[in-house]
Amino acid sequence: MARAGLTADRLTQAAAELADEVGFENVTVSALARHFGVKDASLYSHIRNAHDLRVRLAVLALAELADQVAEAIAGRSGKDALVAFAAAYRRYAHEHPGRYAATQMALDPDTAATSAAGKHAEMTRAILRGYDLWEPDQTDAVRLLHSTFHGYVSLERAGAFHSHPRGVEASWTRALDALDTVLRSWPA
Amino acid sequence: MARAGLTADRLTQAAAELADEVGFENVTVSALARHFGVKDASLYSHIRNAHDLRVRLAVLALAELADQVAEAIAGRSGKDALVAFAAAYRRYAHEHPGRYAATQMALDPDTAATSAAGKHAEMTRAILRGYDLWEPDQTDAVRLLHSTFHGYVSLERAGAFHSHPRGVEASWTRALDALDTVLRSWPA
DNA sequence: ATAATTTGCCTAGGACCTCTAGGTAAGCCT
DNA sequence: AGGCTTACCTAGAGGTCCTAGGCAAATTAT
Repeated sequence: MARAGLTADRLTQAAAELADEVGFENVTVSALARHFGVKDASLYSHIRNAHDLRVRLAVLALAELADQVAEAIAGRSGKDALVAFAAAYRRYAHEHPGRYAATQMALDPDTAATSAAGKHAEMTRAILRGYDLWEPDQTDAVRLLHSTFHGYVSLERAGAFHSHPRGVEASWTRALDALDTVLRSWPA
Repeated sequence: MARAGLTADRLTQAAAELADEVGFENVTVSALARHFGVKDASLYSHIRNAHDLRVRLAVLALAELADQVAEAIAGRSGKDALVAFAAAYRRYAHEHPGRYAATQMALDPDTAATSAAGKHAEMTRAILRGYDLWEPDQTDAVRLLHSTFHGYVSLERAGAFHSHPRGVEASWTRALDALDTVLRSWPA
């Protein structure tokens, strides 16, 4: 019998594709083993357990998201950067729903620090260079931006905005205008 | 043998308590059966399946959340209402993490309409009476508020803010100040 | 008060997922 | 070619979800 050539990285990559197809909560060890045509038990030499697999997936997704966002805001500042950041963030969530769901996993502090979760916050901070904000206002603003972006795409995906005809896209644009206003005139 | 006296409502109520203890994703038919000292199969005359159980739990949580928020903003308006709304929303999420997680379930449009999900949006709209906003700005603002509140408590629970020493409470207060500013000077 | 009906909970069992222990064989190194 | 590492296997235990069919307790009718 030829071997499938599994590694932790290949498993994680396949898990990411699987997540986008069938949803993050349906990423199982069995499904992944099926995809590679091997038995479930064979995966346990590469990953510790199902939770470990999901954590690896989360770390992968966080890194991808951080990369896309970094590319989007490169060379921009102020509202330009804000809009580009938001667009990249939301686009990633839409194109990779399973991966995006993975980024919301509760990671233990160690993993979070090692992974790109920190890079993500740093990225958000880069946006603020175009605005006149300093600590601790900067941290407050980062948290507000992150919350709003995550909250919006999360509710959007949950279908919370379907009850009203007003375009989701239009509201999003207005939200960004509002955030820009807030950042320019941050209350002292 | 004496009967346990199960009903769909009692199961849902117990599921809610279970969710707050062990997390929404660990609310299983088996665990619930164990709690009542009956066999798994016995629950299926009251609920259709595991998904149905979780939907009922979500509807319960949405109703409770709407009630608490409604009580909080009663007799207030403007920033007073905004702050009270936010506090009630966040407090519910903290005191009932499992139930709150349930409110984020993707409900099919029918269920969402029947449940208190609509009431929730209506509630948010009530806040805006103190500000000078009309359609479609009102809908945009409702979505922004909802996103920010949900995003903040969601990230807070995921531990996204632990990496930085700045107090989570302080940032929250500043976020509310910022939202108040935005609502008072909504960009035309 | 007893008979008829409903229904709450049961046993039995299949399908799927998670994970461990221990075995075989494929591929690399000398 | 022989030896070592390791990728993948079989076997099996335990958990969750759910269906089918049965008995007995509670409710209603007589």
